[in-house]
Amino acid sequence: MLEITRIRTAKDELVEGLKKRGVDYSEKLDEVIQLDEKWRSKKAERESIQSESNKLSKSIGQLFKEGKAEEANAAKERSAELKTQEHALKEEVNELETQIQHLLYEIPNVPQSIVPAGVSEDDNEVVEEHGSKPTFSFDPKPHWELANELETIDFELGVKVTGAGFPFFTGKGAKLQRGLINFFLDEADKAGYTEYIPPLVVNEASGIGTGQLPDKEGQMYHVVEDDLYLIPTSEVPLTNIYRDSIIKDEGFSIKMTGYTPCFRREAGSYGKDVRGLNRLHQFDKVELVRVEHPDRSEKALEEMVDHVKVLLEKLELQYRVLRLCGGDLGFTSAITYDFEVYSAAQERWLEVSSVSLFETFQANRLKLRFKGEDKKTQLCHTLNGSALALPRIVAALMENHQNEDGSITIPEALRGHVGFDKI
RNA sequence: GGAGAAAUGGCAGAGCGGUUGAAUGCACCGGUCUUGAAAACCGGCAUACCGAGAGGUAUCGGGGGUUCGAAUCCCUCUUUCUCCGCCA
Repeated sequence: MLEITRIRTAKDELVEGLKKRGVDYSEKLDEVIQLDEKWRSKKAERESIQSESNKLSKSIGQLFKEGKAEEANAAKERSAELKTQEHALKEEVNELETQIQHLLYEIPNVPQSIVPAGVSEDDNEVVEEHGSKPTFSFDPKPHWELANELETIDFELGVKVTGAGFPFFTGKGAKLQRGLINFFLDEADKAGYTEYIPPLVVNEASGIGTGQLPDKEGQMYHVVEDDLYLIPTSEVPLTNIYRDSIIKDEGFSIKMTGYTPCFRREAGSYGKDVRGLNRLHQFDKVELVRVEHPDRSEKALEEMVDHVKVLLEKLELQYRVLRLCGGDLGFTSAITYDFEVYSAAQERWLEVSSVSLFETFQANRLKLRFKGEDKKTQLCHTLNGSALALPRIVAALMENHQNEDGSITIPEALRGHVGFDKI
């Protein structure tokens, strides 16, 4: 959610920035400004009536004490009048607040200046490509075939027990999952992130805090009976730890990590995009979440990008880094770097990580602030990034490290964690 | 799931219809004293919003109500604790 003071003071700049998303928000922002003006004047009006009413009440108390019942009763009548007025104004003010709130929920974050304009993924900017695509002396098989032959992942069993998009991992396939999770968590630990095991379901307030709600509830599984949501990423519970809080220390830097399964409804997906492990309703992910001082958030973003690069290099995977264009940028993000690994058999790039800086956009909704030297409270910056999402990593590992005899070689760095060097 | 009790500032804890945004203690910050520290004493110390400012308004778990006036009374929701039941 954009800060209203920012909209008031720098509207043109925001409109310009938002154009990179391919949408003109000037009318919406104007509407916000107009409603906000009205809101402030109504609020002032209401408060002056409240003020008068408060004073009157005090004097009534005084009059009764002094035994001046008649005067007191006259004041009571006046007080009742004020009350009627105050009630009407209260409703107007509340109505305006709701309207403003709804409008603000519809306005996405403003892309940073280096974010390219664009409307689709074709406009994303490749900022780095690492390694060369693997070559084979034989026809590499897609991971779903390998998984079937090696009995590491059972998609059909998942369909039977739950439905499409909920595979079983078995034997060495399951151990590989466990090893990867440990590997990622250990790397995060070494980089100074505190590990959390958060709840896998969250309440509505948390969904709003990180921007999944309102309007994007289609992405999440909703437990209607208890009004709770299955998390689509551990970003939600981790970031919401700091909802409604004020950090006292000026030099803070909060670094959290957590492994969780993630649940996504992903309505409307089809075809090769959802084949095998490419897109699941339930998948495992290790996430990094940071809360930073605005002056240090850029550096934090760089650190996170570097962290992900190292992971992919240790896994001996070819990857590229994309700076997402305005149109492809998430609603809450100011800048996002996507990491894609090359899948040798599918001959396509698969997204395995997304590292984003939200600036104050989430913090504003979360009411996540810090108190600086000057005693002023101001909004923190939040960041997060996957490090990493498992399924596509597994797909790439299987496809890119497959051997002619149908086996798969486990990268050196992972062997200690999975306990074997081949599948 | 059943029965009770409770929710007040960073913490502890008063207040139970009228100058109470809230006593008191601890913690914290500033000062006096001291060679320095401790102690003692003095002062300060919640959050949000509106306002150029003076100042105003709101907030005693959340929401609603009664009343001229609510931290105090009523309703409701949430949470916590105790007891009983069930259970990994």
